[in-house]
Amino acid sequence: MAKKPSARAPLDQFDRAILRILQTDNKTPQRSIAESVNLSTAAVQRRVAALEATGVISRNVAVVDPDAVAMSITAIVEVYLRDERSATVDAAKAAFRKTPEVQQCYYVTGGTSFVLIVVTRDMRSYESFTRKVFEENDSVNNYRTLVVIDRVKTDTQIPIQE
Amino acid sequence: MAKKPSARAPLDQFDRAILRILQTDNKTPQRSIAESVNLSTAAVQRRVAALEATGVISRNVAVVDPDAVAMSITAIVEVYLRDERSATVDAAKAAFRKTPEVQQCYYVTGGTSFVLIVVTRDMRSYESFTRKVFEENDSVNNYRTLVVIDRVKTDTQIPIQE
DNA sequence: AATGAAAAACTACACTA
DNA sequence: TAGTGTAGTTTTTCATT
Repeated sequence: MAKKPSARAPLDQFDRAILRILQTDNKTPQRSIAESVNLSTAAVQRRVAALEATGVISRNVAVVDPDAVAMSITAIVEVYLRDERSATVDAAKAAFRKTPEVQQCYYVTGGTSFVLIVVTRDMRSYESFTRKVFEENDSVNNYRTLVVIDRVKTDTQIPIQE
Repeated sequence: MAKKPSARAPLDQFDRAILRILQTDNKTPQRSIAESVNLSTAAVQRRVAALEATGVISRNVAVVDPDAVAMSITAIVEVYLRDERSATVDAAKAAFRKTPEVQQCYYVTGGTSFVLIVVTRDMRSYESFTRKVFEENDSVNNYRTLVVIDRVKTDTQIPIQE
């Protein structure tokens, strides 16, 4: 839907207020957003469209409960690459990006190369995932798994200031 | 708003197909969902309502690009508690849950107690965050910060099988 | 599964800071 | 000129049969 790198329209108070609402529930009718922020529905409509067009809102999604679809293992994995040459790193990024079990992937400082959040059906499929993605991958030197006991907070919400 | 009365209606192929679509774009009209999965719009409508009512779809949200709202630091933090007594752990969970900079929080196995994903405006505000949340908190024994260089993948998408 | 009513999203245009 | 509000049009959602 929305994919536009940068059209820097600086966000004002109205935009921020709208974002705060949509981040919580993007099905909120424009009419009630308009009430909350004291604008007309048309103004809200235009602002939302602009926020989507410029990529401030990157996607509109339904959040699915992993348990409900029988994906009961969530793991956080620190991955250490064999080296940090850009070709090696880029190849790893591309691989992680297209692996469906990898829900999130961050490239980080501090010795660890990557932190992944991995979701699988059960422990057996987690094991076969590690074999496929780490052990059969030469550029992965080592990895450390932290199994999630409790998903305490998973809101992908950004604190929007002022 | 989504509840979670855990009414286990086992998901069939249609439900899964619908979820895959809504996880990508929850603004997709029911009419085009109906086309994709070969159901009537009414059937799609009923199924979506049921998925929301039973908490399989927990929320409907807009995803905001952190850079666009000038939140440029993302950090992954491993937190080690002083002890693992349930009172200590529960207090920490509650604290992290209500701290806005803590975007995600996982309670994990393997020595580390928690893994947090923290979003702040800049390094200075990250430092003041650590002071406030970790250093002035007796039950936090130690913590290790991994600063995110590249948010390679942040889809909060669950792989839905079959 | 199809129809129709209600609601929401979107568009056009005149107005204002 | 950029942005708003009013009002009218289209699309989507939802209830009824």
